[in-house]
Amino acid sequence: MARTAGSHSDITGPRVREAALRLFSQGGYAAVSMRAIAAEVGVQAGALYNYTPDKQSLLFDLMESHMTELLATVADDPSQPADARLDGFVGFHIRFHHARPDAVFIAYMELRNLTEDNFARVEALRRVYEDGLEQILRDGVAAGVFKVGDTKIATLAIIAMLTGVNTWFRAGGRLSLEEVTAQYRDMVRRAVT
Amino acid sequence: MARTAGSHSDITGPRVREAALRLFSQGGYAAVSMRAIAAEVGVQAGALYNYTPDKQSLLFDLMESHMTELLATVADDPSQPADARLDGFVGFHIRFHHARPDAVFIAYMELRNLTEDNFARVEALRRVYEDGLEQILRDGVAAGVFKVGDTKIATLAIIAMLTGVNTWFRAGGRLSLEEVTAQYRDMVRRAVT
DNA sequence: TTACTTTTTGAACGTGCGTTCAGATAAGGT
DNA sequence: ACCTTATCTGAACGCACGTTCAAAAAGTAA
Repeated sequence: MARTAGSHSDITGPRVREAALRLFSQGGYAAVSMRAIAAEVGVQAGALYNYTPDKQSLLFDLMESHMTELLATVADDPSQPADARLDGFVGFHIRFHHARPDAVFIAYMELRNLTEDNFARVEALRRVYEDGLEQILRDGVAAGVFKVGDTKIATLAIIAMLTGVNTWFRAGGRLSLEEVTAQYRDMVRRAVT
Repeated sequence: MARTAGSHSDITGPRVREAALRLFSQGGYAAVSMRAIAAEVGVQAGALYNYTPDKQSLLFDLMESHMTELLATVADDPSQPADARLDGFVGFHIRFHHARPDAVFIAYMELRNLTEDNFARVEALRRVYEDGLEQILRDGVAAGVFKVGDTKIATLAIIAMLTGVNTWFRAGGRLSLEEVTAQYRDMVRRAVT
């Protein structure tokens, strides 16, 4: 079967998601109307309902696929030394988040606009990501390479610090992303060593 | 003159601000109606307009007074050694922000709901706060106590890290605020030393 | 009690919201 | 050329929004 008749679905569908991503990130979920998303796509509001059951699902899908992609992309090799793994994590986090500013912004700002169930699912994915970093810290502590009071606190502190890059870094500024990443690697390493 | 007749203004006024603070922080500026704020105060929506010209001003006033109070409270003694000043900053930031979770949340999440002018004014106040920390770092570098690639980056990294505490710390949990603060002091110190 | 002011009510205004759906349109498949 | 199905339009639904304002109520001063 696959593709049948009269179908722009595989063109419009992604465009709806892209428009929603951009507009939610710019104006906030509550302030963006379905009509505004439709206008961005070049379609009437009713047509959106071929692609999402409702506005809430649109938001949740954007968040969930962001988190899923994050987890699918992060790579960690536990056989490597912990300090190298930590360096890798810092570089990955900054690079991955820098490439998706809208999705990152939404994932942090629109949590409260999720229903209870949807919130729990996104939070669970976030926790998995955090656990990945915490494991690196734990292994480093066990190996005597790191010295950390509480690995959970250190995990949250590092992630907050790294994600903050997105709020101010702009390509073409005073420093390149590589330079910025190098300094963060340095600060993170020293903070836990 | 001062107080004259028929006045609950000095009772209702603060209550409007408190209700707006709590509701904006819980539901987001765009999602909270003037009627919801009025209901929280126990008054009809029209009465709010005795206390604010419009909803936007209500948001801006909350943010501006939060930032103003922040700047009025932060204390730094440049005659002290830089490492002690940095410790002081960390403790102050965590304590001050922990005491005002709603205002902090709004100040970070609702920036995009400010008009252009109001945004610029809040941003200017934030920059003053950042500059305070950066000066400590600069002085420490000049004194040879700190070693930092770029003091502006370190400033933003530290503030992001510290503000992150508000997103997860709850009194009565596994660790006390003092224990958490101690670890952050440690990590911050090591990150710049 | 009367006179005066401040504060609040309650209704109204125009507008835009999320969502639904019958009918029109356009794109294969045969 | 015809049929079938996917897609989209355009109007409608009930509801809630921010804000305004005349009239009512409540408080103080004399």
